[in-house]
Amino acid sequence: MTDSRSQFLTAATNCFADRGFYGTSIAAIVEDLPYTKQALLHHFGSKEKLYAEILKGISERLIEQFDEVAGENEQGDARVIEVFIRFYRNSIASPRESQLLMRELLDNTQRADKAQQWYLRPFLETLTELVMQHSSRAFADRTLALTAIYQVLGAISYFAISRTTLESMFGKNRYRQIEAAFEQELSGVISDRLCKTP
Amino acid sequence: MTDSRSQFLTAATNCFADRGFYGTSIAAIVEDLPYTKQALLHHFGSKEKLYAEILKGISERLIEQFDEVAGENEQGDARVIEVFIRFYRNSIASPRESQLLMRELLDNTQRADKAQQWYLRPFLETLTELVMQHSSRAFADRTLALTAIYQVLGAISYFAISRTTLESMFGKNRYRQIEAAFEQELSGVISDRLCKTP
DNA sequence: ATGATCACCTACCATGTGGTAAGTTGTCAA
DNA sequence: TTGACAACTTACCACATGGTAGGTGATCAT
Repeated sequence: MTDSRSQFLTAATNCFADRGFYGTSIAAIVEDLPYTKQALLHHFGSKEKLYAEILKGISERLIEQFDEVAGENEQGDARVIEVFIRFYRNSIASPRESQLLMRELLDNTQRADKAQQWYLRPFLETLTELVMQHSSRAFADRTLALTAIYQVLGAISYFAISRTTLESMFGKNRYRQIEAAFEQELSGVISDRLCKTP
Repeated sequence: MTDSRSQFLTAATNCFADRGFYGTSIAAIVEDLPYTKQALLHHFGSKEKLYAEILKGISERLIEQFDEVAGENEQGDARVIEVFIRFYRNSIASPRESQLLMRELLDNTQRADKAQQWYLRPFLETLTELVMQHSSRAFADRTLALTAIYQVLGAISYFAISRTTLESMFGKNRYRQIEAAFEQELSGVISDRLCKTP
């Protein structure tokens, strides 16, 4: 029933992540599916709307995950660390989504004038709230909290989209080491930036 | 003489940064130039080769900048900090190039099997060398140094491509504050990650 | 003067693009 | 039994795509 729909979504996510919105044709999306491109158009109306639906899904899952941690009612720095480490693990586990989000950030740049909202805005604001409330680092204001958060977000996202490149540079084994070391190092950044007053 | 050539390069850099390789047509590149697309093809042979030339240029300028710092023969942590802060300022000053590099990292993902080299590889290896030699943090091996470097590179690059989005989210004034605070915060990350043994 | 090369042009083309129009088939409530 | 709707299909289409072919005029060494 919704089976074909989710097939379209999965295939489209992969394509958009690999080649971006403009680089992906609807013909390419359905290439390995047992449907024609008109079937896709039937479900989603247009390529644009399909793309929007995918982004909305990712954005919702991010917030969801955030709420999960909130439910575990850890407090203080531990909660902050938990949220960011989860985001990291999720980013690594779903590289396609990370790629897509990064591409969206890039594409959003030029659509910004069209009063287009950024999909990650709610997530970013939720994070700021979290850090302001729970971190033991006394942030003077939200601006400062945001910059600290942005360092961590950047480190995570950049690494998440680099996997294939790093693997082909260093080989799978060495990449595994890098990935292991990275989480350690990331924990350092998180606790330095978000749990300590410098 | 080489005037038209550089016009093509500038226009193409902007287009590729804005919409990516696949999203940019050679017709779009020449749209505001007093030449036809065949003139472009005449100079660069193909869209692919034009793109390659742009990337090569950026890559060379990066290394160049690195050598500049080397010439000032600062030593130790000061030199490490100088290199990364310069990379940051350069990334902020040339957002188009930052966008292009990020897109290339994303696109490179799927060409990786084609034995395609990553444009940033030399830069990354130069950085690793620098940190291993000059940082006061005693890195056990290059893998560890690389992960630390990658945190910083990620923070910088992500922020550099976020400008328009952040500006439209928070307004120009608030963005200025964020940018000012960011460099401060970045210095913290650099010195924590690359100049201290945790 | 000539021939080569450069920088650029117009004309053209096969293929791919997102999307419309108009069916067909199956399901299922009234 | 009918009629509405969902889930597709084939047949199209206007336009954009990267690139080729084959020129023109200017420059310039021989």
